[in-house]
Amino acid sequence: MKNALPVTRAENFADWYQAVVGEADLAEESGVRGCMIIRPWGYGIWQRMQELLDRRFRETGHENCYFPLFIPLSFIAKEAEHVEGFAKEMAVVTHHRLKMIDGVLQPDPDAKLEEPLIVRPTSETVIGAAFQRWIRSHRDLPLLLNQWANVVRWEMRPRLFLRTAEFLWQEGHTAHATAEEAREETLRMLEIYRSFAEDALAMPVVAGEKPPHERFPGAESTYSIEAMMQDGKALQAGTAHYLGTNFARAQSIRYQTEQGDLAYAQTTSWGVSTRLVGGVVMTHGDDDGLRLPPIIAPRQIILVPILRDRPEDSSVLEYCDSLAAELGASSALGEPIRVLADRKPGRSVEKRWGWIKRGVPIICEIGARDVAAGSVTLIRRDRARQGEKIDFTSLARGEFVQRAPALLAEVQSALQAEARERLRAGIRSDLTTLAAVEAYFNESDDSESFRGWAQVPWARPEGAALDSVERQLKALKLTVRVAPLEQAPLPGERCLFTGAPAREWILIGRAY
RNA sequence: CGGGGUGUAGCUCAGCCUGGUAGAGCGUUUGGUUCGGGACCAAAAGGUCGCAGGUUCAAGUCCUGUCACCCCGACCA
Repeated sequence: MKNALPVTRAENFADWYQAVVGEADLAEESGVRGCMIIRPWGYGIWQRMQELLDRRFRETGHENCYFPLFIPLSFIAKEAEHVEGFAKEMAVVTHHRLKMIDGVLQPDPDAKLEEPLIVRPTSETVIGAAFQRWIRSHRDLPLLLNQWANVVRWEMRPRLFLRTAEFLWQEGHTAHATAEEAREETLRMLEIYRSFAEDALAMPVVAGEKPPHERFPGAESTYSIEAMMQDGKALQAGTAHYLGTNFARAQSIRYQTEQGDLAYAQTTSWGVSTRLVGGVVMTHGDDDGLRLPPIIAPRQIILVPILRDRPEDSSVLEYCDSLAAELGASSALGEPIRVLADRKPGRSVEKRWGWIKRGVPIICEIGARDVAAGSVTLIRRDRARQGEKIDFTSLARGEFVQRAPALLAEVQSALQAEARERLRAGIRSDLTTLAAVEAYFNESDDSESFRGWAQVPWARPEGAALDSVERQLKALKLTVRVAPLEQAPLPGERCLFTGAPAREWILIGRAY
């Protein structure tokens, strides 16, 4: 079978991932370590995510704003755990001018900054400084902000979308009067991420809380949504942190209560990033490239005219244009259909494979025969092949226009169902001993074979006991993903690691 | 940041060990034949061999440094 990609998922999942990112025109290397060029198709997907999330943030009372890229070093230094967590991966600006010295353009020694600036790895500290000025009274609370921005973390091992030195994200920052309110906010945003991932990205996730050693630096509680990729590895797809008063204390974010006392504000932060694009690739991609859920596809339907340098070409193009206009006037999944007649020069077969690789949900080929018969020939990307051959369907034009919204909805739910089944089947709850866990994750040396997650009983060890668990997990290249919010019954189980009475179920697995 | 690998035409790569005229396939352009399920023939264009030094009569090839990417660790959205 000839696939559209040079490598299959089964052969080498990592190479396959890179092939999809490249062949689907999502992104490419920039020549700057860890920094990627996001191409229009990849950026279009991110913009769809932005539109949909932004709407949900505003519906829940948040306002957008923008804070600076540079943060004075002294700001970062305020929260001890925060510094420790991020110190190793920060880009630092030390000069404000270049100078030609001995024929080499370099930072001007006379232009050294009094105080170095760091490029934000996240904005808790700058936003906190503003909160300190803006929050005086209980009447100023809650303060619900979000910003869409780029951040920089000097990662050691970058991978396009999954771990880049610079990435795009949104970071929500809120301040509240009470811990209860702040915790509610944290879980509210986590639920927005969970439902967004599941409904819009068709990427089902498990929402839960991270164990202490996996917390965001400076957080009281860290929650995340975890998605299962097609190789069984976990991808942390979004996080929400309850910060307690840790940042408020470090930055003096205080307000006067109704009773007139001074109290520290309770803060939260939460974010998702362009990593989600990588998650969509690894959730839905197949050996012919990307498959996009219609809700986030920049184009949901592509019309490829089949032109033959003959007089009837013009009628084919007219047919495509009028069909595109007709489709664009109707709605699917609650929004106008995004359709494009691909009029660019080039061979139609090449165009078709290009759109298959880019993952467009419905690809139509319109030739003279369709024009004559008043029909449309289409490929549903979620099931593009029947056996080795492309699965073409022919519909009367009117029927196609009428059914297009339902078809798009079907593609969305088919991708979701497929991913949901993989997540369900990929979680083992029958590995009840450490030996069984070891056997499962170490079986054979074939690192490419699928290994999902294990759900195991957990006693919430701390201190030395937790350190010991970490070592055991690390030896198996495992990490604790989350303790799911939705817990199965736990009748008298003992912690898989410590043997102490279990307090909850956790998921462990390999991760990106 | 440690260990290993790679960097040569738009793309995928050969050539490097053993220094001596810059190569192939795909793509592109042109002409022709085909042509509704990844066509064929012919011709042409296309490269400061990642970058900077060094050794040499001569460097893609050997040496040193550096940048980027890939794999394995440590780190992480």
